[in-house]
Amino acid sequence: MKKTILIFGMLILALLLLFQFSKYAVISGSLKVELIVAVIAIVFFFIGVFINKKSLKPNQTESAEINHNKIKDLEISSREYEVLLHISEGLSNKEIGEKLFLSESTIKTHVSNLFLKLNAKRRTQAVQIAKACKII
Amino acid sequence: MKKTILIFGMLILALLLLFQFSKYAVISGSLKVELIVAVIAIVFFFIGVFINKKSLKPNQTESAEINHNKIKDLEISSREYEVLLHISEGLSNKEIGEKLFLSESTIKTHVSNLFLKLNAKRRTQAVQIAKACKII
DNA sequence: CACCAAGTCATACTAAAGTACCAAAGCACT
DNA sequence: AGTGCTTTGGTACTTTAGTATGACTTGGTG
Repeated sequence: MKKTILIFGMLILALLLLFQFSKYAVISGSLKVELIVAVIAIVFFFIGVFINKKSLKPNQTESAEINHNKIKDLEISSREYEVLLHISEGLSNKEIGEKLFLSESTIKTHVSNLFLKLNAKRRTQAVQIAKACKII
Repeated sequence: MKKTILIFGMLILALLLLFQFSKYAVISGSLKVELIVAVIAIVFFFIGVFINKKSLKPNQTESAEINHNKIKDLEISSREYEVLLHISEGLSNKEIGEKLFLSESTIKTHVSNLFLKLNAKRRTQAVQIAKACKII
Protein backbone atom coordinates (compact mmCIF):
# COMPACT_ATOMS: atom_id res chain seq x y z
CA MET A 1 0.00 0.00 0.00
CA LYS A 2 2.76 2.46 0.90
CA LYS A 3 4.49 1.68 -2.38
CA THR A 4 1.36 2.45 -4.36
CA ILE A 5 0.97 5.82 -2.68
CA LEU A 6 4.63 6.63 -3.34
CA ILE A 7 4.39 5.67 -7.00
CA PHE A 8 1.23 7.68 -7.54
CA GLY A 9 2.77 10.66 -5.78
CA MET A 10 5.80 10.52 -8.05
CA LEU A 11 3.53 10.18 -11.07
CA ILE A 12 1.50 13.25 -10.20
CA LEU A 13 4.71 15.23 -9.61
CA ALA A 14 6.11 14.16 -12.97
CA LEU A 15 2.87 15.10 -14.68
CA LEU A 16 2.86 18.57 -13.16
CA LEU A 17 6.43 19.08 -14.32
CA LEU A 18 5.51 17.92 -17.81
CA PHE A 19 2.55 20.23 -17.81
CA GLN A 20 4.53 23.26 -16.76
CA PHE A 21 7.29 22.48 -19.18
CA SER A 22 4.89 22.17 -22.11
CA LYS A 23 3.29 25.50 -21.29
CA TYR A 24 6.68 27.20 -21.04
CA ALA A 25 7.85 25.60 -24.27
CA VAL A 26 4.79 26.71 -26.19
CA ILE A 27 4.94 30.27 -24.96
CA SER A 28 8.67 30.61 -25.56
CA GLY A 29 8.27 28.91 -28.92
CA SER A 30 11.34 26.81 -28.44
CA LEU A 31 9.51 23.61 -29.35
CA LYS A 32 6.82 22.71 -31.83
CA VAL A 33 3.30 22.27 -30.58
CA GLU A 34 2.93 18.90 -32.31
CA LEU A 35 5.91 17.46 -30.51
CA ILE A 36 4.68 18.49 -27.09
CA VAL A 37 1.22 17.18 -27.76
CA ALA A 38 2.68 13.91 -28.99
CA VAL A 39 4.88 13.53 -25.90
CA ILE A 40 1.95 14.20 -23.60
CA ALA A 41 -0.22 11.76 -25.53
CA ILE A 42 2.39 9.01 -25.35
CA VAL A 43 3.09 9.60 -21.66
CA PHE A 44 -0.56 9.49 -20.73
CA PHE A 45 -1.14 6.49 -22.94
CA PHE A 46 1.47 4.52 -21.03
CA ILE A 47 0.15 5.79 -17.72
CA GLY A 48 -3.24 4.41 -18.75
CA VAL A 49 -1.71 1.06 -19.63
CA PHE A 50 0.26 0.98 -16.41
CA ILE A 51 -2.61 1.85 -14.10
CA ASN A 52 -4.92 -0.59 -15.81
CA LYS A 53 -2.37 -3.36 -15.43
CA LYS A 54 -2.01 -2.55 -11.76
CA SER A 55 -5.75 -2.62 -11.16
CA LEU A 56 -6.30 -5.77 -13.20
CA LYS A 57 -3.58 -7.79 -11.56
CA PRO A 58 -5.63 -8.61 -8.47
CA ASN A 59 -8.51 -9.70 -10.72
CA GLN A 60 -6.25 -12.05 -12.62
CA THR A 61 -4.61 -13.66 -9.68
CA GLU A 62 -7.70 -13.49 -7.52
CA SER A 63 -8.93 -16.81 -8.82
CA ALA A 64 -5.67 -18.47 -7.87
CA GLU A 65 -4.98 -16.61 -4.67
CA ILE A 66 -5.97 -18.16 -1.39
CA ASN A 67 -8.14 -16.17 0.95
CA HIS A 68 -6.41 -16.72 4.27
CA ASN A 69 -8.76 -14.44 6.14
CA LYS A 70 -11.72 -16.57 5.09
CA ILE A 71 -10.04 -19.62 6.56
CA LYS A 72 -9.74 -17.83 9.88
CA ASP A 73 -13.30 -16.58 9.62
CA LEU A 74 -14.54 -20.13 9.24
CA GLU A 75 -12.35 -21.16 12.19
CA ILE A 76 -10.69 -23.91 10.18
CA SER A 77 -7.64 -25.23 12.04
CA SER A 78 -4.38 -26.02 10.29
CA ARG A 79 -4.89 -29.77 10.56
CA GLU A 80 -8.39 -29.51 9.17
CA TYR A 81 -7.07 -27.43 6.30
CA GLU A 82 -4.47 -30.05 5.48
CA VAL A 83 -7.21 -32.67 5.36
CA LEU A 84 -9.31 -30.39 3.17
CA LEU A 85 -6.50 -30.09 0.65
CA HIS A 86 -6.11 -33.85 0.47
CA ILE A 87 -9.85 -34.28 0.03
CA SER A 88 -9.70 -31.94 -2.95
CA GLU A 89 -6.94 -34.12 -4.39
CA GLY A 90 -9.40 -36.98 -4.44
CA LEU A 91 -7.94 -39.07 -1.62
CA SER A 92 -9.95 -41.37 0.64
CA ASN A 93 -9.96 -41.01 4.42
CA LYS A 94 -7.65 -44.00 4.73
CA GLU A 95 -5.20 -42.57 2.20
CA ILE A 96 -5.19 -39.20 3.94
CA GLY A 97 -4.50 -40.97 7.22
CA GLU A 98 -1.53 -42.77 5.70
CA LYS A 99 -0.15 -39.55 4.25
CA LEU A 100 -0.39 -37.67 7.53
CA PHE A 101 0.51 -40.68 9.71
CA LEU A 102 -2.85 -40.56 11.45
CA SER A 103 -5.60 -43.10 12.00
CA GLU A 104 -8.66 -43.12 9.77
CA SER A 105 -10.89 -42.16 12.70
CA THR A 106 -8.91 -39.00 13.27
CA ILE A 107 -9.40 -38.05 9.65
CA LYS A 108 -13.10 -38.75 9.99
CA THR A 109 -13.26 -36.43 12.97
CA HIS A 110 -11.49 -33.67 11.06
CA VAL A 111 -13.72 -34.22 8.04
CA SER A 112 -16.86 -34.05 10.14
CA ASN A 113 -15.67 -30.82 11.77
CA LEU A 114 -14.83 -29.41 8.34
CA PHE A 115 -18.33 -30.18 7.09
CA LEU A 116 -19.83 -28.32 10.03
CA LYS A 117 -17.62 -25.29 9.39
CA LEU A 118 -18.11 -25.32 5.64
CA ASN A 119 -21.78 -26.19 5.94
CA ALA A 120 -21.33 -29.18 3.64
CA LYS A 121 -22.89 -32.63 3.62
CA ARG A 122 -20.49 -34.42 1.31
CA ARG A 123 -16.79 -34.17 0.56
CA THR A 124 -17.51 -33.17 -3.04
CA GLN A 125 -19.70 -30.37 -1.77
CA ALA A 126 -17.01 -29.33 0.68
CA VAL A 127 -14.53 -29.04 -2.18
CA GLN A 128 -16.99 -27.01 -4.22
CA ILE A 129 -17.71 -24.64 -1.31
CA ALA A 130 -14.02 -24.29 -0.49
CA LYS A 131 -13.27 -23.35 -4.08
CA ALA A 132 -16.13 -20.87 -4.12
CA CYS A 133 -14.72 -19.29 -0.93
CA LYS A 134 -11.27 -19.18 -2.55
CA ILE A 135 -9.92 -21.23 0.28
CA ILE A 136 -8.28 -23.80 -1.98
CA MET B 1 -11.09 -9.62 -35.50
CA LYS B 2 -12.84 -7.38 -38.03
CA LYS B 3 -14.39 -5.47 -35.16
CA THR B 4 -11.00 -4.84 -33.60
CA ILE B 5 -9.63 -3.41 -36.88
CA LEU B 6 -12.68 -1.18 -37.26
CA ILE B 7 -12.41 0.11 -33.72
CA PHE B 8 -8.71 0.86 -34.07
CA GLY B 9 -9.32 2.59 -37.39
CA MET B 10 -11.94 4.81 -35.81
CA LEU B 11 -9.62 5.51 -32.91
CA ILE B 12 -6.77 6.63 -35.15
CA LEU B 13 -9.15 8.84 -37.12
CA ALA B 14 -10.47 10.43 -33.95
CA LEU B 15 -6.93 11.06 -32.77
CA LEU B 16 -5.92 12.77 -35.98
CA LEU B 17 -8.95 15.00 -35.71
CA LEU B 18 -8.11 15.82 -32.12
CA PHE B 19 -4.55 16.57 -33.14
CA GLN B 20 -5.53 18.89 -35.96
CA PHE B 21 -8.11 20.59 -33.82
CA SER B 22 -5.63 21.25 -31.02
CA LYS B 23 -3.11 22.74 -33.43
CA TYR B 24 -5.76 25.00 -34.95
CA ALA B 25 -7.04 26.03 -31.55
CA VAL B 26 -3.60 26.95 -30.30
CA ILE B 27 -2.72 28.96 -33.37
CA SER B 28 -6.00 30.82 -33.44
CA GLY B 29 -5.84 31.33 -29.71
CA SER B 30 -9.49 30.45 -29.21
CA LEU B 31 -8.72 27.96 -26.47
CA LYS B 32 -6.24 27.84 -23.66
CA VAL B 33 -3.24 25.57 -24.05
CA GLU B 34 -3.80 23.93 -20.69
CA LEU B 35 -7.26 22.80 -21.66
CA ILE B 36 -6.13 21.19 -24.88
CA VAL B 37 -3.24 19.45 -23.20
CA ALA B 38 -5.58 18.19 -20.50
CA VAL B 39 -8.08 16.85 -23.04
CA ILE B 40 -5.37 15.07 -24.98
CA ALA B 41 -3.92 13.65 -21.80
CA ILE B 42 -7.29 12.31 -20.65
CA VAL B 43 -8.15 10.87 -24.05
CA PHE B 44 -4.85 9.05 -24.36
CA PHE B 45 -5.06 7.87 -20.81
CA PHE B 46 -8.37 6.16 -21.50
CA ILE B 47 -7.06 4.77 -24.76
CA GLY B 48 -4.22 3.20 -22.81
CA VAL B 49 -6.66 1.71 -20.32
CA PHE B 50 -8.89 0.45 -23.11
CA ILE B 51 -6.16 -1.20 -25.16
CA ASN B 52 -4.65 -2.82 -22.11
CA LYS B 53 -8.03 -4.26 -21.13
CA LYS B 54 -8.51 -5.67 -24.63
CA SER B 55 -5.15 -7.36 -24.69
CA LEU B 56 -5.50 -8.81 -21.21
CA LYS B 57 -8.92 -10.38 -21.68
CA PRO B 58 -7.81 -13.50 -23.58
CA ASN B 59 -5.30 -14.32 -20.85
CA GLN B 60 -8.04 -14.27 -18.26
CA THR B 61 -10.45 -16.62 -20.01
CA GLU B 62 -7.80 -19.03 -21.27
CA SER B 63 -7.67 -21.07 -18.10
CA ALA B 64 -11.44 -21.58 -18.00
CA GLU B 65 -11.89 -23.03 -21.47
CA ILE B 66 -13.25 -26.55 -21.81
CA ASN B 67 -11.44 -29.13 -23.87
CA HIS B 68 -14.23 -30.72 -25.90
CA ASN B 69 -11.87 -32.96 -27.82
CA LYS B 70 -10.67 -34.55 -24.62
CA ILE B 71 -14.25 -35.51 -23.75
CA LYS B 72 -14.57 -37.34 -27.04
CA ASP B 73 -11.18 -38.96 -26.59
CA LEU B 74 -12.30 -40.39 -23.28
CA GLU B 75 -15.56 -41.56 -24.93
CA ILE B 76 -17.65 -39.80 -22.33
CA SER B 77 -21.30 -39.71 -23.46
CA SER B 78 -23.48 -36.64 -23.06
CA ARG B 79 -25.46 -38.15 -20.21
CA GLU B 80 -22.32 -39.15 -18.39
CA TYR B 81 -20.97 -35.66 -18.82
CA GLU B 82 -24.12 -34.18 -17.31
CA VAL B 83 -23.69 -36.44 -14.32
CA LEU B 84 -20.03 -35.45 -14.05
CA LEU B 85 -20.96 -31.78 -13.88
CA HIS B 86 -23.43 -32.44 -11.09
CA ILE B 87 -20.87 -34.48 -9.20
CA SER B 88 -18.50 -31.53 -9.35
CA GLU B 89 -21.26 -29.37 -7.86
CA GLY B 90 -21.22 -31.61 -4.84
CA LEU B 91 -24.53 -33.41 -5.35
CA SER B 92 -25.26 -36.95 -4.18
CA ASN B 93 -26.42 -39.67 -6.56
CA LYS B 94 -29.98 -39.32 -5.31
CA GLU B 95 -29.96 -35.54 -5.83
CA ILE B 96 -28.56 -35.92 -9.34
CA GLY B 97 -31.30 -38.45 -10.09
CA GLU B 98 -33.94 -35.99 -8.94
CA LYS B 99 -32.45 -33.19 -11.04
CA LEU B 100 -32.35 -35.28 -14.21
CA PHE B 101 -35.59 -37.19 -13.48
CA LEU B 102 -33.74 -40.49 -13.31
CA SER B 103 -33.51 -43.23 -10.72
CA GLU B 104 -30.56 -43.42 -8.39
CA SER B 105 -29.45 -46.71 -9.94
CA THR B 106 -29.15 -45.10 -13.35
CA ILE B 107 -26.92 -42.42 -11.88
CA LYS B 108 -24.84 -45.13 -10.23
CA THR B 109 -24.40 -46.82 -13.60
CA HIS B 110 -23.29 -43.57 -15.20
CA VAL B 111 -20.97 -42.81 -12.32
CA SER B 112 -19.36 -46.26 -12.51
CA ASN B 113 -18.85 -45.88 -16.26
CA LEU B 114 -17.37 -42.42 -15.69
CA PHE B 115 -14.89 -43.82 -13.19
CA LEU B 116 -13.76 -46.42 -15.70
CA LYS B 117 -13.28 -43.79 -18.40
CA LEU B 118 -11.60 -41.28 -16.11
CA ASN B 119 -9.60 -43.95 -14.32
CA ALA B 120 -10.91 -42.75 -10.95
CA LYS B 121 -11.85 -44.62 -7.80
CA ARG B 122 -13.83 -41.93 -6.03
CA ARG B 123 -16.02 -39.05 -7.11
CA THR B 124 -13.64 -36.53 -5.58
CA GLN B 125 -10.84 -38.04 -7.62
CA ALA B 126 -13.01 -37.94 -10.74
CA VAL B 127 -13.58 -34.23 -10.22
CA GLN B 128 -9.86 -33.63 -9.73
CA ILE B 129 -8.97 -35.59 -12.90
CA ALA B 130 -11.70 -33.88 -14.91
CA LYS B 131 -10.38 -30.47 -13.87
CA ALA B 132 -6.84 -31.46 -14.70
CA CYS B 133 -8.02 -32.55 -18.16
CA LYS B 134 -9.86 -29.20 -18.55
CA ILE B 135 -13.07 -31.14 -19.09
CA ILE B 136 -15.01 -29.17 -16.50
C1' DC C 1 -34.24 -56.63 -40.48
C1' DA C 2 -30.50 -57.35 -37.35
C1' DC C 3 -27.18 -55.27 -34.65
C1' DC C 4 -24.98 -52.03 -31.67
C1' DA C 5 -24.37 -48.28 -28.58
C1' DA C 6 -26.61 -45.42 -25.34
C1' DG C 7 -29.69 -45.03 -21.88
C1' DT C 8 -32.69 -46.80 -18.48
C1' DC C 9 -33.63 -49.48 -14.13
C1' DA C 10 -33.35 -53.24 -10.68
C1' DT C 11 -31.24 -56.35 -7.17
C1' DA C 12 -27.66 -57.67 -4.18
C1' DC C 13 -23.64 -56.98 -2.25
C1' DT C 14 -19.17 -54.68 -0.33
C1' DA C 15 -16.71 -50.71 0.81
C1' DA C 16 -16.42 -46.12 2.09
C1' DA C 17 -18.22 -42.12 4.10
C1' DG C 18 -20.38 -39.77 7.58
C1' DT C 19 -22.62 -39.13 12.48
C1' DA C 20 -22.69 -39.26 17.38
C1' DC C 21 -20.56 -39.59 21.50
C1' DC C 22 -16.82 -40.21 24.34
C1' DA C 23 -12.03 -39.79 26.09
C1' DA C 24 -7.41 -38.32 26.73
C1' DA C 25 -3.01 -35.92 25.72
C1' DG C 26 -0.79 -31.52 24.64
C1' DC C 27 -0.64 -26.55 24.30
C1' DA C 28 -1.14 -21.84 25.37
C1' DC C 29 -3.11 -18.36 28.30
C1' DT C 30 -4.38 -16.47 32.74
C1' DA D 1 -3.36 -25.06 38.59
C1' DG D 2 -7.31 -24.49 35.95
C1' DT D 3 -9.52 -23.34 31.39
C1' DG D 4 -10.21 -23.71 26.64
C1' DC D 5 -8.82 -25.34 22.26
C1' DT D 6 -6.65 -28.52 19.09
C1' DT D 7 -5.39 -32.88 18.00
C1' DT D 8 -5.72 -37.45 18.46
C1' DG D 9 -8.18 -41.88 18.71
C1' DG D 10 -11.89 -45.14 19.66
C1' DT D 11 -16.68 -47.63 19.24
C1' DA D 12 -21.02 -48.14 17.22
C1' DC D 13 -24.09 -47.04 14.01
C1' DT D 14 -26.48 -45.18 9.63
C1' DT D 15 -26.14 -43.63 5.17
C1' DT D 16 -23.95 -43.15 0.60
C1' DA D 17 -21.06 -44.74 -2.71
C1' DG D 18 -19.44 -48.02 -5.66
C1' DT D 19 -19.35 -52.87 -8.07
C1' DA D 20 -21.32 -56.65 -10.52
C1' DT D 21 -24.70 -58.44 -13.16
C1' DG D 22 -28.71 -58.77 -15.80
C1' DA D 23 -32.60 -56.96 -18.44
C1' DC D 24 -35.34 -53.91 -21.32
C1' DT D 25 -35.97 -49.89 -24.66
C1' DT D 26 -34.64 -46.94 -28.36
C1' DG D 27 -32.43 -44.62 -32.31
C1' DG D 28 -29.41 -45.07 -35.75
C1' DT D 29 -26.44 -47.93 -39.14
C1' DG D 30 -24.95 -51.60 -42.35
